[in-house]
Amino acid sequence: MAPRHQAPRGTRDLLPADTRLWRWAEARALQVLERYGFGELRSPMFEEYELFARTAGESSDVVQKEMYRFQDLGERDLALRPEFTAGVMRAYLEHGLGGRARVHRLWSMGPVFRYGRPQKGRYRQFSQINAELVGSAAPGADVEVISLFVDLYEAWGFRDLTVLINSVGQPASRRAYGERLRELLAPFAERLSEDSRRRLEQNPLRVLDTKSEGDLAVLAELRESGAGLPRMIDLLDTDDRAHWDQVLAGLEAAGVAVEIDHGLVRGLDYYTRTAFEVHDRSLGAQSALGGGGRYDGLIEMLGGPPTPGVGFAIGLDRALLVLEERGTAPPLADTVCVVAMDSTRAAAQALVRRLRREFPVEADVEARAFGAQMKAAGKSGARLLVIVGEDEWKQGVVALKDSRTGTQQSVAVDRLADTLRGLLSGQETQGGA
RNA sequence: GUGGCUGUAGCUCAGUUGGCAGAGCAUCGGGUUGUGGUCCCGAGGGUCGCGGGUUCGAGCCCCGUCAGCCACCCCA
Repeated sequence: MAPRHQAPRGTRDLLPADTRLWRWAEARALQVLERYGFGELRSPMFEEYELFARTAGESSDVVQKEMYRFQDLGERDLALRPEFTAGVMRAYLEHGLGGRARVHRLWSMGPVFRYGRPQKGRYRQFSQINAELVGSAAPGADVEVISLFVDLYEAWGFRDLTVLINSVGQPASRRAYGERLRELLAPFAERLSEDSRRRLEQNPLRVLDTKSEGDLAVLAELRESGAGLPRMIDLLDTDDRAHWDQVLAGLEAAGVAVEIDHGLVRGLDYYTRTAFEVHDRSLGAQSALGGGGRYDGLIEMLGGPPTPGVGFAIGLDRALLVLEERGTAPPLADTVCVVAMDSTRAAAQALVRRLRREFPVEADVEARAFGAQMKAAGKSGARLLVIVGEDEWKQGVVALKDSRTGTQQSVAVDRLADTLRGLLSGQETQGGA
């Protein structure tokens, strides 16, 4: 066939077989978000390029090589959103939400875009669920958000997820920590991998995240040595340290299990204090399912009043990849298939339309032979078959057959809806709950 | 952005040293024009990802390109 066009690199189509699971997952997530009192904020899929460049940090990978940047016909410098937070905060300021209430709980869902080399679980257009709790610096806000984060995964059937958590402090203490690392690692530069030598220059904290055996050996050696290898939380100021302790205590009180990861670093510049992530091994190299943290300086960076915030992003594509591998599938509603004959086709059409006010009904549209319709009904998996036979129709009845048992009964046409209702009751709630 | 592997029917995949493009599943038709899923018979469906080169001859060899995948970078 060789189609003339194919979906652009890193994008994909979700067919009905896929979207069924997506809609289920989205519906479940929405319920959890509502229970936590979050309201939906929809912001544009593109914003001024400058908004993302400023908030993410000029040196971040997102800005340097992953942004879909373009000029529109009015020569505006724009970019498709690579994440939600910047746009949500822009909207927060633009509409003066800070003046209407002190704390806002906002969620968003939709596509985000990053230009990178695609592979499984990594797409150039992908979907995120984003949540932000804006206006509170209290440790309880962090606990609330992390708790929501975990509950969303649990609503999808994830169990025993390990949330990795760390504190990245304030930008100033982070810089100081970076300097310290740089000093300590400088003597070992020869032995570090090329990547880590580059990280040492650009973002020393990332060296701690290395996957190279050699690098890990160097780090272990350093840790054993007299100088030791300081941890980020050792360099936190008093307030940050107190916040960290209270977040951990709060999570324990709430029954949210976390694992401290001193090497955890988040990619964007605006993070402060709490940072957290969740991974799933089955995804291979693209194991990050979601992550978030606190960003107390962000709103000021955008020209607003000092406003603390904490939030996260969940990658839907990756989460659903895991669910698919596990064979998670929302139940299909039982359907009714109406089978007609040449002489009853017109009557059946009206019947089908009437039944569809209430039930999922399949019916042949190709005026196929009775036998072919029965065959199709069998393959479709319809639970109930309504057979509109010529003789029965004249008597005002149809044959109702249960495809599971093969048993068949005669039902008066004006009693059909009631009968179906009795047999199919409770179906509607199955898909969504 | 770096390195590597792979593209054959809707899907999963065979295809010999270069010699007429195949199977299973799926689809459609018939056996069965008033009772399906099983079974039997049959049919349709391919510019072998795309473009170029080598050759009497290319699915197979060479170059390019597009796409997917794997590992990095980074992240969701």
